[in-house]
Amino acid sequence: MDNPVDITQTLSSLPLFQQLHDSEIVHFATDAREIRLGKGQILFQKGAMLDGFYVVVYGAIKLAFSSPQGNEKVVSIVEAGQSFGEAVVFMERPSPVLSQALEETLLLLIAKQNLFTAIDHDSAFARRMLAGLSIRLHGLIEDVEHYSLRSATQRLISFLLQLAGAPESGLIELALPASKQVIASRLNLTPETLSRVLHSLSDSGLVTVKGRHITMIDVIKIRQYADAQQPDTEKQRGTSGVSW
Amino acid sequence: MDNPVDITQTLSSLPLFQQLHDSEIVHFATDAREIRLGKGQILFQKGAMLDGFYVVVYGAIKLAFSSPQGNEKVVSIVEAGQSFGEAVVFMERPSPVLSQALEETLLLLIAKQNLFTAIDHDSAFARRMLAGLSIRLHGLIEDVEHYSLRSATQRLISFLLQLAGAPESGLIELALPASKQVIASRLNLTPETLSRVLHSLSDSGLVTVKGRHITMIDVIKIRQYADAQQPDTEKQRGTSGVSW
DNA sequence: CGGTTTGTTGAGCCCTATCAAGGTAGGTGG
DNA sequence: CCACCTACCTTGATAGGGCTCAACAAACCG
Repeated sequence: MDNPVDITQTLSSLPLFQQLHDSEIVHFATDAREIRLGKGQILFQKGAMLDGFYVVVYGAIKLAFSSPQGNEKVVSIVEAGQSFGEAVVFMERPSPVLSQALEETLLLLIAKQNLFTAIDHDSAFARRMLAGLSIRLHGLIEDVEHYSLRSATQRLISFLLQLAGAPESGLIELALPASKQVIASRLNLTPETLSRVLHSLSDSGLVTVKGRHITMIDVIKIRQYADAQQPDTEKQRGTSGVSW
Repeated sequence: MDNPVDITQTLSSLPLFQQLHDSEIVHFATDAREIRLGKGQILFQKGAMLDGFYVVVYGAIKLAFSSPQGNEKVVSIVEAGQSFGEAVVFMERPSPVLSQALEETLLLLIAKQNLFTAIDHDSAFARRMLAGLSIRLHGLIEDVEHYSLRSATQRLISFLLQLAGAPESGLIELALPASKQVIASRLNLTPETLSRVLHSLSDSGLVTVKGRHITMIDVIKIRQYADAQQPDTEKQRGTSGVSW
């Protein structure tokens, strides 16, 4: 359906595969299975066992908790060139999140078997894998930090800056990678609150909002604004849950 | 100072080293460096590079963010038999958290070099390492889940149940692994709120509190109580930060 | 036993969720 | 091309959970 060249290129752009030899990448590429999902289609449910991990070629996937009452909290939005599911594969336990396509999406499934083989006879690959997971872990920790320290406005600004690649200054335009509902969920906000925050930023002349298109008019001022929020009020909060 | 037998035993009880041969463990054990910390002593600051990871033999270590204003949020309390710092070692980046002893603590430092060597000629070890990190990652994800879904009371109850090893029923006694301030921080609460929640649980006859000693009088009822809180109000929240 | 840290209790407030309508945009069929 | 439908998004009013501030009590330590 697609030409294999695209697959190889996609894979070689993954941080994980960064330093593999072409031949190794080709090996992964030829064994990868393509998976096409329509908007809203579910890839796997919470509780599923995975026999590989996924790479997004184009489109976007959301990972979310689903609670019994049907509520959902989006944990992550995975975009083109990113991967997900590695941790579930290594744990050999059911996935704690469900995975659903936010739009027309093409995925590659890298079989567990290939992964293990690669680890077995390329310890540098194993190390890279370890480094990759570690980086995610730290990303999550940052997440937790943002959570506990920041107000809605600060979370939104962090998110936007991150989307834009953490620019130091200037005028930045960007498009939200998903509907505002989904973004709100990812920021742990209600859609109503997101809407209001966006408006207040807009009223303050810091951003322009046009549907999913957002212009940050002056990154420096926006950073200042975020810093000014909730100056040093917090005292002693932290995180809950399991030790890492 | 200590006898090496203790070290070997401590190491072999680590999930990470579970399936290593004795000879391999001994190898780690003889190379491990002992580190003793007094209460309140700082092991490393946020931003430090680590040249190994740490295993707690006895005592307790807290990992926390430190913000410019001097606020701290406890991310994790690492107790005897647990390890920390692996992810930082693999990332080869500065630690995002500081590490401080909560009490008299003995640590083992497992040198990065040994770790890498083990990975290089034992791919099963590499896999276990990967699985270990994956499990932590999922622990953190659960954390995030608890955060976004749960009220103060629910977070506390989850925490207590987890401390007790997630018993299904019965009467459970336990001791808090740290001061209430630290616990509050870990649960992302103010000390005031923790105190109040503890009291309300006590008033409801669900627990007994005596300093750091807590008795859960009926685990089943406590679970019910937690479930009854905030039945299905939430709609669409999620997490912020980096993709994982 | 005084000093210091840790924990408790009370009053008040703010942020953000909730509930409830309305508005807007994009797609579909007539 | 318009009318409708269904998401998606916005706006307003209200309320509540947990934080803040402040003072006091208790426990720990030297």
